[in-house]
Amino acid sequence: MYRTIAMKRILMPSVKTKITKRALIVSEAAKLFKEKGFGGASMRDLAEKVGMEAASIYHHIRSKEELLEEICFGLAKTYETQLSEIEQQKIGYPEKIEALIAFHVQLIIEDVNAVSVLNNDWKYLSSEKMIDFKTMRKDYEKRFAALISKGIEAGVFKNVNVSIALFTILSSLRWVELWYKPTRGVTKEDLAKNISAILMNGVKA
Amino acid sequence: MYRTIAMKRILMPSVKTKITKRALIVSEAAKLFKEKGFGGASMRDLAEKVGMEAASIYHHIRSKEELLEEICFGLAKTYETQLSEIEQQKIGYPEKIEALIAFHVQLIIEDVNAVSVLNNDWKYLSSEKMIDFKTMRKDYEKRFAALISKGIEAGVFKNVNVSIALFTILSSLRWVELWYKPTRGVTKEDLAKNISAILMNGVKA
DNA sequence: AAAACTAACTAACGTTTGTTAGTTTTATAA
DNA sequence: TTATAAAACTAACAAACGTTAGTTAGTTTT
Repeated sequence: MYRTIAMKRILMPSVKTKITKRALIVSEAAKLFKEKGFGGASMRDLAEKVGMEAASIYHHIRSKEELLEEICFGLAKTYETQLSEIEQQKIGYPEKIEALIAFHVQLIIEDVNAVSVLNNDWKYLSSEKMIDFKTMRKDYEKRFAALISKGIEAGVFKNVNVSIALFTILSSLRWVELWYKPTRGVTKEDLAKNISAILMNGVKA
Repeated sequence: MYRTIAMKRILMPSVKTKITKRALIVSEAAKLFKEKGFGGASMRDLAEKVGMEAASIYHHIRSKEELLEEICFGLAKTYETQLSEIEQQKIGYPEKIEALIAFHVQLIIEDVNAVSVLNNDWKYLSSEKMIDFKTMRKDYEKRFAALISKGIEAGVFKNVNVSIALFTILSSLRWVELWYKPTRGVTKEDLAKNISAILMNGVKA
């Protein structure tokens, strides 16, 4: 007991350093993958960004693909967690959709690199991991769609085609990633509000 | 004079063959780029698809990038032409937007490979060509935005944020490419109509 | 003080990449 | 049938790729 704690205290610094370095590598990898795509980003590029040789990176990670997996599945987990929470909240369906829209926008602004990788580079996952990824995504979409369906049944949404509505909403959100620049002078709250307004009420006068 | 015509007639068949083969290469390249991305698709992959050796492809094209350019700029031209026509039509602004939506949907269904390459692989263009591409795209977006702005001024659209409305519409359309499958049992007309309905009137009851 | 561990390095591996050069086959015209 | 041009081939290139091996210096544990 006593010994365990003591060991932890002593080991802390080196362990902490390792974790930090690894996190730096993952973070820079996300930035690089976003810029050049998974295939276009080389380990030597990445090495330069983190200030070491390409081979040295393998002291911290197992493979290039492990980086991709960590980015994709880490973020997927975040999406799932937040969806679960919103599902449980006792608010109306329009408010649930609006909350999801706000969450998506916030996530993009907070971690645009990871979101970009999740959106664009998941197809470079190994076929095993890709199956897992697609399963998670399909699950997410189904639960999102269910919120729309229930809203229609409850009479708070028009009788739209659920699939098309779902993909219209998700698509609109996906591309905040490409479009958003802090310099544009739009806060994330404004952005979420405007997107919600268009999707909820349309553009027609 | 006489000689020129004679030569043309004689050369025709072989020229035609060349054009056809080249078109096949470009078409298969689009399919391959969509599947694996520009970086992930090798010339040897492409060669196999068109039934020849990789080196032989260079009898028909100058470089791999030339394929990318042909796909991107060819389609960009199509978009521009159609936008020009719709701009000139004497219909209301909502109808113009709806016409553009229908056009985007149709183009995706007709030539999903090229649209996918245009959407995802333009960033692998050489920096020179990329500038041209971005200029064309910006021009397209500006003219699309102008239709929304004028609609607002005319009082047929709500006073929405034009940029956000524009990117919401374009985003929704971009992802038809990823989503649409003929097997889903939705005609392109239905699809365009449903998307238009949501963007024009929203989902809220 | 010895042993073990950490984190970096250099060098090199075997592949794959886009592309070029030179040669052979195929198709067409005279 | 023969000359010619087109379209394919084989072989090879240099560069870049992800990754492994072996080593070194510095730190921590025994």
